[in-house]
Amino acid sequence: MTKTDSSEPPRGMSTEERILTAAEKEFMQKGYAGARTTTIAEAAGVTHAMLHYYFRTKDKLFEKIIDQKILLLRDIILESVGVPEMDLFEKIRSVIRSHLDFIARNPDLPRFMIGEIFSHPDRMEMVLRHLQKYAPLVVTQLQKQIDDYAAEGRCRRVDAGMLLLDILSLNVFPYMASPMVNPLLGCRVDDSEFVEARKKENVETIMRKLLP
Amino acid sequence: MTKTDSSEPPRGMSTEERILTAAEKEFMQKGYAGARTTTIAEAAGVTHAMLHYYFRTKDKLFEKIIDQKILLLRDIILESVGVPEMDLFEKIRSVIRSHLDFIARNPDLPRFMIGEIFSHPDRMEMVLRHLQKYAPLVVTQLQKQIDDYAAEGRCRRVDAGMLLLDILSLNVFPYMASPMVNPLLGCRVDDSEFVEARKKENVETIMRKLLP
DNA sequence: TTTTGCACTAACAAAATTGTTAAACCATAT
DNA sequence: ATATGGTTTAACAATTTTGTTAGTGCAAAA
Repeated sequence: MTKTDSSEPPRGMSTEERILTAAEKEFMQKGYAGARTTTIAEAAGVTHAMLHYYFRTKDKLFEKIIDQKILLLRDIILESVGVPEMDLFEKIRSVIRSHLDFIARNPDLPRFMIGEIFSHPDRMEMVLRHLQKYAPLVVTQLQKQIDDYAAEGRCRRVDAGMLLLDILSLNVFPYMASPMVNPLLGCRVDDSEFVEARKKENVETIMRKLLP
Repeated sequence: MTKTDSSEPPRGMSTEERILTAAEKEFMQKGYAGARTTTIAEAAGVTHAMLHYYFRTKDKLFEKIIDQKILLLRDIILESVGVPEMDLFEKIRSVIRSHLDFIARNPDLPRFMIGEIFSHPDRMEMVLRHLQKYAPLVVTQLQKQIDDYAAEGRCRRVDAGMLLLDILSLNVFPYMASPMVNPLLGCRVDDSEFVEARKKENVETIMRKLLP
């Protein structure tokens, strides 16, 4: 076998990429304040001087990671807009499913973002700006469609913001709180079975709230 | 007016209490890694040597704060057990309401706990132990009552763990993610109006899920 | 009054963490 | 061959953060 330790620096990548990969892992797990540049360098298999050579400072390296994550956020928000002419119920089903898939693929993104925004709001202002740029679009568009359906008696007239908040909460929270949730449920939230079960559960919950 | 700056050390408290108060605020906001003992001492209006005089190390001081928070967690879990003979629907309504009040009174407790457990699981093991000690009781007891009601056709046979996870998610997430949620809803989640609106909303959501 | 013990201060020390620099290395172009 | 320029290393420096200590002040007990 090829000697592949779990704590081995990744292969087939440039030094810069390896530092970025290691930095992402460290920042995600421990946050900016808890992350150590030396630890990142070790995980990448380089001396910590290399980290400064490529990225100057811890701050600049951190910003590179944040930039990646902002793109993820933008994508998942825009994806949830969907095609405007799609049936409301079908759209909601699809949003819940794809959003939950996204969360399952990025289980520690929400906790990281929220933690950093609280502990260091000024450094995270661009994240908030992106949210404020794209999110209201989704809300107003959904509210309009809900009102249309409600006028025809096909659904209840619920508040779109609250409904989206419900979806977000039901999807995200189990992953943010997984160390506390796993013992509660007696199963691991990062199993693919849980993702599917939770999809069904949340679609059901939201649909029952929406139907007359 | 009495000269009362917002960044003034609290009055009418012993030095030890002032340090504890300042430490709680700092740890809650920035987490263990981001908190600075010097900043805590300044906020308490003492030299940082005093902090070490009373609490020896940053770790020991942190543990004191955690101990307080564990008591809070135990209380809120046990409170949610309620009286066994209470009507299922009434009990759920009451659990949602009192839990949401608790969260509104301790809006940054969940984010703090979860963040610390992720970034430093070993230091937080007592928290997890307390959860594993008290939580299963709540789940099995609720499941039994749900099954009883379902047998009489008074409610659907839903999974108690999932239902509790739903309640937890709907109640907690908006507060954990308040900096991102406030712009989305166009209102502040720490308004007392929001708490009441959210209570109504979540009771409705859960009841619709539970009813046949 | 003297002593004793606790609270406190200021200065210092130690450790951890981030950041810098001079020189070595190495591939490629001239 | 030699020069060039980006990469890497090892050692060092600066800063930040935590922890210590010797000594001062003060109030209550002996």
